[in-house]
Amino acid sequence: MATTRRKPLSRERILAAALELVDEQGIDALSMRKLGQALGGYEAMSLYNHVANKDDLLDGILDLVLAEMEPPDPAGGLASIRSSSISAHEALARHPWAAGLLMSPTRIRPSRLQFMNALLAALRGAGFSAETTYTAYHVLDAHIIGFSLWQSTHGSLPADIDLENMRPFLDRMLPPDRYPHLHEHGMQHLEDGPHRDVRTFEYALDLFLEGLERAR
Amino acid sequence: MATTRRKPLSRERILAAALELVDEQGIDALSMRKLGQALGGYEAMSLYNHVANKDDLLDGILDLVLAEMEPPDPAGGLASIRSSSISAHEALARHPWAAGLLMSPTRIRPSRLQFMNALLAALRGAGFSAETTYTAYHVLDAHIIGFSLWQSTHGSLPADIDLENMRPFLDRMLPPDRYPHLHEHGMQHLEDGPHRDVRTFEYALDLFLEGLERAR
DNA sequence: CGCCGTAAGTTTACAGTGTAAGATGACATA
DNA sequence: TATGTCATCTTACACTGTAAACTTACGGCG
Repeated sequence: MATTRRKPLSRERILAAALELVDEQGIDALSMRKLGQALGGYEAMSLYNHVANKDDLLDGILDLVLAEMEPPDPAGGLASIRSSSISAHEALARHPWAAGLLMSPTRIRPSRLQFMNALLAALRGAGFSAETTYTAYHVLDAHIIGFSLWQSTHGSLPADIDLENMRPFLDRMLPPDRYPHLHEHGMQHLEDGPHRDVRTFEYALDLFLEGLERAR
Repeated sequence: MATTRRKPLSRERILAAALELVDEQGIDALSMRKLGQALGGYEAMSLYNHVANKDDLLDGILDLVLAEMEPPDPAGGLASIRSSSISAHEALARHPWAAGLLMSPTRIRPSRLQFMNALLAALRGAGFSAETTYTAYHVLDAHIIGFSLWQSTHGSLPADIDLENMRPFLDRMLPPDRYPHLHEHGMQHLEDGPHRDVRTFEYALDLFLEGLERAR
């Protein structure tokens, strides 16, 4: 009876619930038992009918994030590379845990390879040599992921800190007498919030792309 | 008797052994019981006489890596920023697991804050505005960590792959018909090994620093 | 000498993890 | 009605970090 009332499990429902759980409570909060409960009181082992193991589960939700990234058009030139990089960064900003997963060596997803391949194709298509393409690819990749990672560590503050008592918190974490420049930097972050991060990401991205254009 | 034969525990000995274990077998292989055994057959709980908990242990070995980084001289200008960035990258390349640890939000080490502060000071000292310094700091940080992370995922291949059968492995992982550009990129990696990564890191770094210099 | 305090190391125990193996039940088809 | 299939649950195991209590060794003091 209870069994008929609740919606049956499926890979898609499981992945969606896992994504929601991880987005809300962080990657460490994801356990098979907890996920089963969140899906309507299922036992952990029931999930294994639709998912090979936890790694497969993680691959699954990572794929969902990767699907949010718009790959570059191989014939779209630097403009397409730019907008695609921004789209990738946005996806990682929406799901801060994903950047970390993306970097675990054992988790090489086909969708990621496809994105990489398209990016390389776009670089060659934009007229860069194999040599420059090689470097540019690494720079872009490092920038997107590195920046997203930085943002993700930054964004997750203790839960009891809101914008009100942010200032004293910052003063305590980064005492101005010990870290004067760092404290100033923290203040800059407070000034106009997340918008600034986006601008910073794009500023650095453009700095790159301009440098590349000169090298072409 | 057995107790008198083996060297007594100490925080330093524990951290050194943990660092060695993690460098050799990866961060996931580090457990209190295994570490105790590696130190000469101690029980896991014995470690707690010298280390607060596992987090403290992780902080400890991360500090050892951070200590390998040469912070920039606040009065050293761009040259010092450059060599310091390279030094940080080298430390992270020696201990590939550290980049991941560095990015966990709860692990903000004083030595890291000091490094950050010195880097910001050097940027201001080199004559950049508060605004440009803000951006440049993030770019450098993202580049160092992002690139190191990329390298760390890259470097750790299945254990049974040596340079001999690298080529067929690459052909299988990145089938040329599905990922033509990516396959070519992989081949470039094979050509002259780790040296190339270093050159790529520094090339991108210089691209940045030149861009910054123009913006000054 | 005996006593005592302190500290290091050990033992035991507990809650939590992923997941293998087997039992149970509902349903569709023969 | 009988059989087979498949989703779900139960139980169990090895492993994790670590709290609490216990044992042991040692150094100083009467």
